[in-house]
Amino acid sequence: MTKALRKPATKLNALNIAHETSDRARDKREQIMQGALRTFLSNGYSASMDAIAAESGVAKQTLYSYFGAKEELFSALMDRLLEHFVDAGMTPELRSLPTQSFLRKLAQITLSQMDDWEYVSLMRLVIGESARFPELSELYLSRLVSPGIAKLAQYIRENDELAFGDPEAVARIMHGSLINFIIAQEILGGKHTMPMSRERLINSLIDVILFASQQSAQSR
Amino acid sequence: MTKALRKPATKLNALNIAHETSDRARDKREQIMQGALRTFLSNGYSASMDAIAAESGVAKQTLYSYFGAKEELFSALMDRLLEHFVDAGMTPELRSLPTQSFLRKLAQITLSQMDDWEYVSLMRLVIGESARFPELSELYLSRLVSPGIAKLAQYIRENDELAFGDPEAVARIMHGSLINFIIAQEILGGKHTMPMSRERLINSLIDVILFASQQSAQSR
DNA sequence: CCTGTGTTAGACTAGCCAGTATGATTACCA
DNA sequence: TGGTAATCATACTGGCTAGTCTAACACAGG
Repeated sequence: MTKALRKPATKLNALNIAHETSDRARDKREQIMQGALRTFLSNGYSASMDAIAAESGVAKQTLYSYFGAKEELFSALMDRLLEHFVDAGMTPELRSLPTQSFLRKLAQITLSQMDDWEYVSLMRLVIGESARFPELSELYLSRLVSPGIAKLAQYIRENDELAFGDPEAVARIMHGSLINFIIAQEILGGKHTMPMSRERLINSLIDVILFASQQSAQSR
Repeated sequence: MTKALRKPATKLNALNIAHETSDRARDKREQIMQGALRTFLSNGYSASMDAIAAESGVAKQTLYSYFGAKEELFSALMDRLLEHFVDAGMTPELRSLPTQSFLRKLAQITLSQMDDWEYVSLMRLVIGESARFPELSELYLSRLVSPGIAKLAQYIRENDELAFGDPEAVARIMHGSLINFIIAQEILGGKHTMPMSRERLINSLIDVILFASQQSAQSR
């Protein structure tokens, strides 16, 4: 991602020299990233640098003294944001719950991301810009999706109450149905036009998984 | 969608008068829509009218004589494209298959949309532009998603071999896990970074559903 | 052959955008 | 207090875009 500059730098910006990492510089940098984050998540990559400067409460030149180009700022931002969201769930205390409670809690945590405007906007951005920024999609998959599925698959594999021939695929089914619920309800506005409570989806998902597992176990 | 013009028309374009619906006019219109479709699906809504004119092999002025503004062209295009994709599956002959074959076939048809560049690009576009064009998302849900889920739910409800407390939610789980597979593998490039065959997903999905149903039936 | 309708290429306006330049103002540190 | 580096507001360059305009061209039917 970070190295994916499309255009060769035109000229050297005299002010674009590394700031000493003073407290002040760190604060400014943070201030810029906060504003840029809001602006990008609201308007997509097409957000203008003027708008970002205004939203950050900073002069445009200051933007360019911290980040040499728009794409550089965007990359740094996405890197950090993805880092921040890195796989919240699957804590040890969660793993120690009984199977059904574990699955319910995990599903609830996943769907609670619907309430996080930043997360929903990030998903929209990643999918929408996936043609222009394939590296961003890749980062998203490798940092968030892949580890999440892998951990769930491992849980399934190690849990005696869950017996499936292909834990990886079952993990994808569970994860996918939840993520798609977020996309449909929150991003595409389905919560208005085809509403359904989270609990209904979660209940059915747990029923399906637990029932299927018992059946699968019997047939061994 | 069609009425969602943001800016009041600036001035009347002298040439923008309804063409008589001659063969010639219909052909030109079709030619334009073909080119515009390719361009929008490749570059998103930010595709330029010059690019569309070039891709259509038509003068820019001709564009504006058939479609008064960019947004109008876009709307007409999306309307038609969604119409074209309207719920392919669930034919009578499909319904007459034994349950397992039906589910497998339905899943295969759904996932075969991964091979359709137009469909994949449309999904990316609908999600990516959902902030700018909420009417488009709404149209997408009401024309494609909602009917698909409703029909599947009804099938589940009417099929004696499938006993679920909440057919609607189960339909969403099935549909969602398939759609999200398309998004992850095809749009986000997961087929390269976290590959998995369609058959593996489909097999597990069918196992889960059928096993769960049997268990659910026993517990009644 | 002429006339009207549709189409064409290209120039043009007005506005937005990334990135640069400049000169004034501020905050910090010695 | 004086000097230096950061920040500020503002204006500019060059390029792109939606939409308009003009004048030339193609071709139909009378």
